[in-house]
Amino acid sequence: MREEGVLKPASATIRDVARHAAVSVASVSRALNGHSNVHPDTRARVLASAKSLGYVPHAGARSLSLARSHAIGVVLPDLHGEFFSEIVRGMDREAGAHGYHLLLSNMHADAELAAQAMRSMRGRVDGLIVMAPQIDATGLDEALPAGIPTMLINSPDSTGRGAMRVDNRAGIDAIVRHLLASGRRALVHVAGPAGNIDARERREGFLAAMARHAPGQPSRVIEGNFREEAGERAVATLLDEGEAVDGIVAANDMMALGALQALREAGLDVPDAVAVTGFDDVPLARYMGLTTVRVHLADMGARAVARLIDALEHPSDRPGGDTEWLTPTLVVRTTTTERTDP
Amino acid sequence: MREEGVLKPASATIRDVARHAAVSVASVSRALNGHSNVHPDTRARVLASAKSLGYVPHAGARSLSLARSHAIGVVLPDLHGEFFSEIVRGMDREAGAHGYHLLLSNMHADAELAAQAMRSMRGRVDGLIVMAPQIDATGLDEALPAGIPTMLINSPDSTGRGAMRVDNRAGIDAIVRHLLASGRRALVHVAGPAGNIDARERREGFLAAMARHAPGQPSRVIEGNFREEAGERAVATLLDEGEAVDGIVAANDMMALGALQALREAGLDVPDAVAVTGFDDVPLARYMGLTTVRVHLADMGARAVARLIDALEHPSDRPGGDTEWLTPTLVVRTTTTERTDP
DNA sequence: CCGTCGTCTGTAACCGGTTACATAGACGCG
DNA sequence: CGCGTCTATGTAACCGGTTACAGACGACGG
Repeated sequence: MREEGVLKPASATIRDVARHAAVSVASVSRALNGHSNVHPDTRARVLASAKSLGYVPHAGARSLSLARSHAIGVVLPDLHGEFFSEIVRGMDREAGAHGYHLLLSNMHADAELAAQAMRSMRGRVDGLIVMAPQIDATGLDEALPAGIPTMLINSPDSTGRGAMRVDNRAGIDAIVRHLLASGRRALVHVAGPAGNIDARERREGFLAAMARHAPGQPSRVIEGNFREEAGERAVATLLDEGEAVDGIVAANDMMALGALQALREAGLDVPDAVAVTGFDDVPLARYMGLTTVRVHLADMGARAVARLIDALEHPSDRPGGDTEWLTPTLVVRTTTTERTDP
Repeated sequence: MREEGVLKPASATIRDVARHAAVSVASVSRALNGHSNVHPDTRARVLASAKSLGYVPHAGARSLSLARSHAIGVVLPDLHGEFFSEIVRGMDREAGAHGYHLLLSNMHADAELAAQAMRSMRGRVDGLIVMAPQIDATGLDEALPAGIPTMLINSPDSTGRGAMRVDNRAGIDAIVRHLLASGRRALVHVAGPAGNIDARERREGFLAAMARHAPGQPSRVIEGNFREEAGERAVATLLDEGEAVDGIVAANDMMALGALQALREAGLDVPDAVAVTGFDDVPLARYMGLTTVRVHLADMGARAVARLIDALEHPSDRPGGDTEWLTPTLVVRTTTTERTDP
């Protein structure tokens, strides 16, 4: 039983406005949406009524009848700090500029949960941006809902979808060349988690770069998981084994920072004794003087949104199913070269 | 392995399922939503049809008829890096755990745009989380849509809304006491932007703490804007004037880091010559050894979501219009005390 | 054998917008 | 004066779900 002491501030509907302005709902709709075939007097009356009733259109109803929600679903893995914020911020900026909203849904490595998350977005988003580096190609294909425009970021290829990819091999190649050029020879790669596509490409890129630019040199890989502690553990392992190392190529910045800290705590000078490099160029890297390659995460997110919106608003164009590669740029800082005063 | 016979691009609706299973839409709806009054045979037939058609319920339509969207609108100012990601992550975690989505909308300092953003969420979210530290109380009251449950974060009070607030005065008080206890006397506060409620409270907190704990000491305030450069500029100003200073109390971490860098470039030792403190404890602060107060941003976001969802699902309870204060905790690092090996 | 009850199902009216189509006037013209 | 055109408006059918209500049917008790 509804016992409302005061009058309930239930939002006005378009029919309330129509009644108040003594016109039909069609005229209200036309007036509010700026259609041309509305008499100026009618439009004025409608606008006045809408304002006086505090009418705000019901976006849900609107998108149901238009089959257009002006929202973009974003499905990301459980990302850490800066990585997450940079990407989302780039997306948000671009989406906002085009009048779109972002509907977020995190997903935990599991492909089944990812599929679940994507399904639950049917009917509330116009398109999807999916980042699933840890899911294999067939798993991804099964999880992706059909019939909704989708952009993939750093995920396995899926036929017919647009994609944004970081050129991991080129990035690692630049790192390796830089280290070799500065005289380092005994390089070790601290890899990312198995099953992650970026981690895999960086590992392969490392081995390929070594084979190409320093044939004959041994190239070692230590397993990691993209987390800071993995970098520390990798250094501990190397020290335990007493192996000669003068360069550590981490698969991402956080592991590089872990390694950096462990090296310094062990009394080894960076970069004199050992050089350290990362990957991604999170903001933290600049503060810590970490040499790395810059990915421009925000731009990648923004670009993904821009392409998706373009595909949404010009469906006539080709399906946009191509992959755009972003080439990361080398950023040399003090973990590989002496500080030179600016 | 499934054969792709006829490729049906348009998604199936509940009526398609009903036709396929030779039942009414009502039965399909009941079967899929687990109502009890459905014959087991019917339910099985419906589920089979739904699966074979690849049916996924249309969330938009569903929320229209249920007047429930299971989405929470999030309106944030244009936040920087870690601050943004920490809060959003906390919210996302909590929302996901309760089966809610987050609908993001950035807003640029302008109150009018904020109002716009909130209005555009009518009908697609069940509740709103708003963080508007830069809008004054009356502006906020006008912008907030009526009739939708709202939680405020670090915003001016608005009657009848729940709120989460950081106890800025307590945080600054702890900082000031810590500095005074370590023998510093000539403290300077680098303030945040005018109009920002957190900035204002921290400034007032600084003056109050100085008056209380070090009466007679001069207490100076330099204007800033929460950005790194403002910290650098503040130091430049102090050096120009040749004023004696042994402690800089920045209104947030980024300005503290800017000041830290400027001091070191000027050849002044931190903490020996000058101590530096921040506010927020962004992850970066730990790496830079910055003494600060920790706000637990993620927890604040999560708590805001939890309270909002609670209010949504138990509307019978009291309107939840009270303010929850989070007391930040002092984190002492090397910018105020000598490094002692851990 | 009939009335009652409980279980299962279908019809149709919502939710709050948009818009195709029909229609009513106003106007111009032969 | 009759007819075609054009403009402004209203009616009602959507969009894709949920659910109140009513009806069909079988079981059960009297």
